[in-house]
Amino acid sequence: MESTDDGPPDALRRSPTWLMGQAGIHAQRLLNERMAEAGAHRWHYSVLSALADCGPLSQASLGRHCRLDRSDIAAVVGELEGGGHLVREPDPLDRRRNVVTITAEGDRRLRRLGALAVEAQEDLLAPLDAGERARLIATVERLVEHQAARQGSGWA
Amino acid sequence: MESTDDGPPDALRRSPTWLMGQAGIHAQRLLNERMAEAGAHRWHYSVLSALADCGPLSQASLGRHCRLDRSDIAAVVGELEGGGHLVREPDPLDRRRNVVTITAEGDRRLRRLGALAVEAQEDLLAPLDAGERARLIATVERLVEHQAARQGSGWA
DNA sequence: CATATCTCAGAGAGACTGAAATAG
DNA sequence: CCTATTTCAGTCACTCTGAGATAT
Repeated sequence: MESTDDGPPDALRRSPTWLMGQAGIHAQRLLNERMAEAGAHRWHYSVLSALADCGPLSQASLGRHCRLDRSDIAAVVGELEGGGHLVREPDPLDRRRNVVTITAEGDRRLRRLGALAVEAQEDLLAPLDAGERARLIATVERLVEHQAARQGSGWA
Repeated sequence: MESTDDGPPDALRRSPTWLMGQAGIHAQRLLNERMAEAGAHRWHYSVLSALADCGPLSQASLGRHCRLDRSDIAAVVGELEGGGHLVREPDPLDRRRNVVTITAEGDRRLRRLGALAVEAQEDLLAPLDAGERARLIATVERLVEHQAARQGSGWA
């Protein structure tokens, strides 16, 4: 082992874009690891969350809510449908669309995944006290909203 | 266009892991977009930063500093060598290793990429004032350090 | 013999594109 | 005619693994 030297150089440790990128990688890894304990993926959690919060949605709208590609939404919805966590039926008002609706079993699934997400969040935020967590989340939420608005156009 | 409904559901907007993941995606995208203006990639910026901060390093050590895989380091170092931004020579003290050293041209390159990184960081942090930026960076730095320590073992 | 480094080929996961079918 | 939705096949960029050669 030749490594007592590790650790990122100051230029990176002080670079907000690099730091946020690293933090994002860890966040997604921790979330996926927890979801995997239930045989799921963070995508499934996103889709079920959106359905529970917003009620029945088309797949295209689901993709916009979760910031997932139409193509990947089709796959995730197919898997959740196979597990009985949602139903997918043609929209009588606009027959191009599928109306996707969460089921009672999907609600149970969401509660399970939500509990795992809380564990992931505990791992991620472990070094912070309650006030620091609240400030961090509020700040990052503003960053994400700002970027989402800046993209706005240019999305699938 | 059927979308005035967009925007992430509350369960995701309040999920720290989801938020940090999204912020990380934006951070990496913004950084890569800026680097692309100079025909570079964030990897090149990381490697040159590590060399400038730490002095000559082996490729393995470079990988640990930048959190890049040995395999990708080989490619990036090869590209930077091709551009004359660094030299790669066998280490006389341990002939398994390549000693990688930044050149004067590499220093100029790093200054150029550093300026672009500042622009990316300005885009990312645009909604925040100076105090918020400092608090965010200090907090995220603690998260990243904590995760790096937790991984510690288990790294390439 | 066990471990570390470098290199390359390729696998794997993830995000996205293009085109067709269907419908407004 | 043009745009939106769903679906599928396939591409692309990124990360990581495995194996071999070399050296400690």
